[in-house]
Amino acid sequence: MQLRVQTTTRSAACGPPGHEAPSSSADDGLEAVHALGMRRSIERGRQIYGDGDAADHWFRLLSGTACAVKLRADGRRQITAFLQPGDYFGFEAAIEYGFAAEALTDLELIRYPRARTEVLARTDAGIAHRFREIAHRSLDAAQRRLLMLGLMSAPERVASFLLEQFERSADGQVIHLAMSRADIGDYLGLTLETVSRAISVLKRAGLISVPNRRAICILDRDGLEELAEGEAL
Amino acid sequence: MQLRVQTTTRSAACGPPGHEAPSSSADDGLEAVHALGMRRSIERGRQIYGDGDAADHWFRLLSGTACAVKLRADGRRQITAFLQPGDYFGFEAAIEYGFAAEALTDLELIRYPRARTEVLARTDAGIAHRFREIAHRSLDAAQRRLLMLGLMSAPERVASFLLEQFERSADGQVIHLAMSRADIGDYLGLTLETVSRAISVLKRAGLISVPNRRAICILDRDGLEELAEGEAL
DNA sequence: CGTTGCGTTGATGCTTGTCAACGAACGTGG
DNA sequence: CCACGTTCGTTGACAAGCATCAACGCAACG
Repeated sequence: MQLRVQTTTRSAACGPPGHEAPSSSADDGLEAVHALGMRRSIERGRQIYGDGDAADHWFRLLSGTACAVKLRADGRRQITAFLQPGDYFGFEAAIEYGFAAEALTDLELIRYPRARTEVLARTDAGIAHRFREIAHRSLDAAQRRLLMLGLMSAPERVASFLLEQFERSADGQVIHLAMSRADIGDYLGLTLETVSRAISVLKRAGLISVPNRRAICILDRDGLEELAEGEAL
Repeated sequence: MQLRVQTTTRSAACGPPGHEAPSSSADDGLEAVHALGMRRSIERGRQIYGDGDAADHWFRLLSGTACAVKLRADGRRQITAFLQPGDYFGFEAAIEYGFAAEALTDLELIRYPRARTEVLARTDAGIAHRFREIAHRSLDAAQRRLLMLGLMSAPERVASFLLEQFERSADGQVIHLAMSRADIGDYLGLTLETVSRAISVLKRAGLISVPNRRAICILDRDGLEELAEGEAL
């Protein structure tokens, strides 16, 4: 029997950082930075930047969904983050990007020139501070994912993933998935078949329902959380 | 047949951030910060801080080895980072620490009061910038570990771990391990038995030798790298 | 109305976890 | 200094979980 020390709702961020409202001119102390941003539209399936490209810019997603992805020589693929409106990315790269960013849907983003924003950050402590917050949030998210990949079983990972999506993009009780089962698998370190089976298990357990292939309805959120926290199924 | 695009030595950092020389008064732009630090000694096995403690301080390791560790309700354990001299840690926590830090050996560290260093960072853009570098390095390290846990097999992980240790703490060709097999397992998302078996495999393959239980000698570094990059064994 | 892509499900095998025994190193106390 | 117990690492036998291979169903699209 365990005391449940933290029943608090886990912090909403899960893609790299987060900022809830994707407004491009939030009064968040970054006005001088936002002034440097260029709005862009990217269509589904296209790369935003490639692994190894010169990291001249960093980005903020306005609408749509993207992912950060690393491809290995043998074809294995790891998605390190799903990105949603409000998320910053490409931020941690100093010289070259360490992975690619791809559009999972048509999307809009703002592109910031690194050199010029760096100049701002070097002279304006407020901006530097906000940038650091963003980096810390990304780090926090990455560490949560370490725990997921390091010590969760397949159903636990899927439950955890669904809760993550639920926190971030819930529309009532329904999650709309922008990504395929294969993408989810590459995110969770599983195969697409294992993801599919785990979803079926959750469905049979009455925790979720699956109205169609790209939507999932959360029926028992507490049940999902217990599963994700390791209280077994 | 694959072209080897990046034969460049991977960046040395692997624990959170990194700064090669563990001098406490490096002229790195942090003099005003270092002035706030309190030197401490911690003995082997003791906790530096606990999961959920108020994050009043952050730390820099001067000597010895520590680890950042998360314990789950069911007893499963994940080590998110091994910390070596020069590493900063406890940096990303805003209010509470998200995991514990433990001393694997007797060690010395410097403890910085968060509130006071935050004040400095808010007014001094140079310090804020250095802090951001530290956060970015931690993030970069965490993302490399995501790849490890997400898509490497057991022998690949162990090879990757040994190379990591080799980069950071090599003494000639020999690595001295401050941690047990169980700790390595908790770091790699494997059991101690699997770690032990993987080490035996590497030994039989002639890539390493194991003079004693806490030392490992790198015999074929390129072979280890090929294995870690997925060129099979 | 066929084609194509995606998701589901089943059968099977490999990798890793689990349980257990053994052995080597270390520390303690006689 | 040696006998002892304790801890840690290694190895083996077996089980479980997940990956792989393959077939099938369903929906979207031309």
